[in-house]
Order: sequence, then C-alpha cells, then structure tokens
Amino acid sequence: MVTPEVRTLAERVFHQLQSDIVRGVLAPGSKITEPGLAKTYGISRGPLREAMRRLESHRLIERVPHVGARVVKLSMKELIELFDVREALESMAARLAAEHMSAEEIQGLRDVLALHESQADLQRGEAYYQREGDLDFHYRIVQGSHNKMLMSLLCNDLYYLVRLYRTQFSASGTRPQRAFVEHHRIVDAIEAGDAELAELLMRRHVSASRANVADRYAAILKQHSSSPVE
Amino acid sequence: MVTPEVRTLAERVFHQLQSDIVRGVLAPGSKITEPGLAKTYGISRGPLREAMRRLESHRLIERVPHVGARVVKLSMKELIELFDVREALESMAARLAAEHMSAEEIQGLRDVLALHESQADLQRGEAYYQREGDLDFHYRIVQGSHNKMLMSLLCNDLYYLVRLYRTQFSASGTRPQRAFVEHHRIVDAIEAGDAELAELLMRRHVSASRANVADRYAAILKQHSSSPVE
DNA sequence: TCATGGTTAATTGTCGACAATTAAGAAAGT
DNA sequence: ACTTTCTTAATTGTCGACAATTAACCATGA
Repeated sequence: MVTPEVRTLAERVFHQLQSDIVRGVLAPGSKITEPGLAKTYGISRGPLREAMRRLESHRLIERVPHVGARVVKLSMKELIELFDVREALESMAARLAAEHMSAEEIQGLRDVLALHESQADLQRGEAYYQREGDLDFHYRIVQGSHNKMLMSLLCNDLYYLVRLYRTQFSASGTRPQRAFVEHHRIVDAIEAGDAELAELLMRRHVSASRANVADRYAAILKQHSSSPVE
Repeated sequence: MVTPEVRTLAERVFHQLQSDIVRGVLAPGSKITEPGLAKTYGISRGPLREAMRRLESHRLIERVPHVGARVVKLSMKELIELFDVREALESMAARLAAEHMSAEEIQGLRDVLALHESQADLQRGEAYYQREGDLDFHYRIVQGSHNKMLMSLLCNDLYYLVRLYRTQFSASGTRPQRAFVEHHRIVDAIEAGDAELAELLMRRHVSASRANVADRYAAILKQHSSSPVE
C-alpha cells in the first residue's frame, strides 16, 4: 500500500488509528477514550477529535454524544449488508473497467494474477489464499473503472471494513482455486471489452464470496448450538 | 425531512452547513474560511473544524492542508460518475426492497406516488416535476431495502450531492410523465416480490435519468459552441 | 518591463484550560 | 435487602491563545 506522506497531525493519527483498528491492535467493541488516545499517540485532543470524526464517517468507530466512542464490531447481519453493497459497486466497477481500462492497466492485472498463482503453487494443497492479494486484484479493477467516486467508496471505505472483518472473524481458510478461476474469467471479459459479462462475473464472484461467509457462519452456529443468533 | 434533534454545536453546525451548501446559500467553488464561518455561526473554531471534517467525508467540501476549504463544484464528469454509483446502489436497493419490504411500507410508497400524481394533475402541460418528491420516492425504496449501509450511503451521502447538483445546475424542466410511469412499474415489481425485475427497472430508471442529464448538457455545450469540454 | 527576493498579513494547525454532561458509587431511607 | 437519591470522579464539549505555514504584496535589480 502507499504510505501516505502526511504532514498534519490529524491526518497522521487518522491513518495510524485506521491501521490499528483494521489490524486488530484496537479490539473490536473496545471503548476508546480521548485522553487515553491523546496520551498514546502523544498529541492533544484537538487533532485527535478531527481524526475520530473522520473514522466515524468511515464507519470504523461509533460515537455517542457525551458518552464516548467504540471500535466497531461487525455483526454477521452487517457483514452480509457489506457484501450486498460490494456486489452492487464492484459489479459496476467491473463493467466500467471493461469499457475504460487501458492495455497497460490490463497487463498489470494479469501480472497480479500471475503473482498469486506462483504463490499458490508454493502452497498447493494447503488451500491457503492470499487475502491481501485478493484485495489487490479488486483494487486494480476499481482503479480501472476510472470513476473517482467509486474508487473512493470502495478503496477508502468498504475495503477497510473488509479487512476489519477478516481480522475480526480471523477469516483464514477459504475457496482458493475457484476464486482464481473466477478472477481469470473476469480479466478475460475485461480484456475482451465485454462490459456486460465482466459485470455479471464480478457479481457472481462477490455473491459466491458472501455465500461462503454465510455458510461458514451457519456452520459455526450449529457447532456451538443455541448461540445468540442476533 | 426529519429535523435532527441535535445537542452538540459540532453537529448543529454540520447540519446547518450541509443545508446551506445544498441549497446554494454557500456558492459552489467559493472559499470558506474558518474565522469567517466561526463568526457567522457564532461558535469557536473547534466544533467548526469537526463539522468541516464531516462535510469533507461527505464530499460537500474539499480541503487542502494549510491552504483552506472550498464548497465542491460538480463537473459534468463527476455528475455522470455520481449517476453510475446511484445506478449500482439503487438497483440493488430495489432488489432488496422487493425481498424485504413490508405491506405497510409498500402502501406508503403507493401513497407517495398518489400524492405526486395529484400534484402533477394541477400542473398538467407544464411538465413540471416535483424534484424533492422524486427523492422521497427513492428514499423510501432505500429504506425498504432494510440494509443500513445502503441507507447510509444513499441517504446521507449521495442524495445530498444530488440535491446540490440540482441547485448548482438549476435543474428545472425534466421528464415528468415517463418518470411517473417508471415509478409505478417499479412499485408493481416490488409488490409482486419480483426482485430481478425491480432491480432491472430501477437500473433503467436511473440510467435514463443520467442520459437525460447528459443530453441536456450536450445541448448546452452546442449552444455556446466551442466551450471548454471538461 | 519583467523577474526575483524578502516582508508581512492572514489563515490554518495545535495546544492547554475550563465548562457541561454522564455514569458510577456511596449513603440514607423504606 | 432493595430502591432511591446525592455526591463525585471521569470524560466529553467548547473556547481562546499561540505556533506554523501560506500567499499576496512590495521593493529591488537586471
């Protein structure tokens, strides 16, 4: 990722907090107090509050006036909601990418896929899947849409929530080969300039990912039966 | 709209600024200075800066560190981008609405349409179209999706940008009867529980709206020929 | 006349202190 | 023992002042 060259304290602490939340340094649902954070990061409460306001807008913390702020704790319901929004936005991104992506950008996409494949070869049978690499792939397609609003929504907001979910639910094993195949098909459609197909395939891809998450959650629920269903 | 019962200065001034920007009280592209606004609204710069940070996240102002902030000025390119995002999100909202909307909510939708129709009757031939009413319709469908993330994205972010665009481009005359028919068809699909159809119709509806805007803009460009194209 | 440099005024960034609100705990009454 | 009320400590909300940065302006020189 691009290390943001930041010169104001408010921005620096924003990125720091964003990272700490997404990586689980700050536990989900934990209360965060302004004097505490100010001391931790060695700044005053002014810039800190501005950073927190931004985090609030990005849905990474939740604030209640006069009470305080907590790190968000995604419920399964909200996770499904997130996937529905992703499905809508990313399928649109794939469509636009098929219409607007340059040859260089498409080549970059292919390179990413090749890299993933080589990594997967090393760990064949382990069924391990590079999560960050997966986001790289999606990231590039969004860039390829050349739609700044889409890019901002997905890359600045939703993808951080996706990362947060992965640490929160310690999402480890998942569907490797199949996702690979899906990725390749999507790139093929984009390269062919087939916007409709690219959109459809991306839609199925995200939808399958959601179904996968939902299934695993259902399995967990069955395991410790009679858990709180929300 | 719901008047937000707000007890903290930062929130009050946020809503005030949001309203002033959307209604054109603060001119698009105009520079806004912190001492100026603080004096205007009679508060100190602390809460004001927090409000501005929120406005920045909502894309209503643009800030440059150490330089200042300006009210956003939507270009036609960005407006088209906005429509593409709306198309993606609202078609998803329509799909989910068809799956989740209750009978009461659907009745509320029908009431809104009836209200619009009666208003339109009074001004038949004028081809006038209640803009706020149009947003009401879309607003209710988004609520009907029962997806809080979708609701937040559309109702808290994009719809304010839509309003801003309407004042900025003084979007007046538009396609009345056709939009009415489209609205009715969408409600029919939702009531029938036909998620796929509702999605498709909403998609076309938003897409037609974008085409309408793009066409009008092209006409304006042709009028004062050889204008700057972006 | 134009370019370049320095000076200055204004705006933004940051801080510490004070006021207002909340919530937890202690004390008293039933 | 339980509830209720009051007290108090901690946290959030707000403010005014100071430091840092920017940009406009003016003067000087080629």
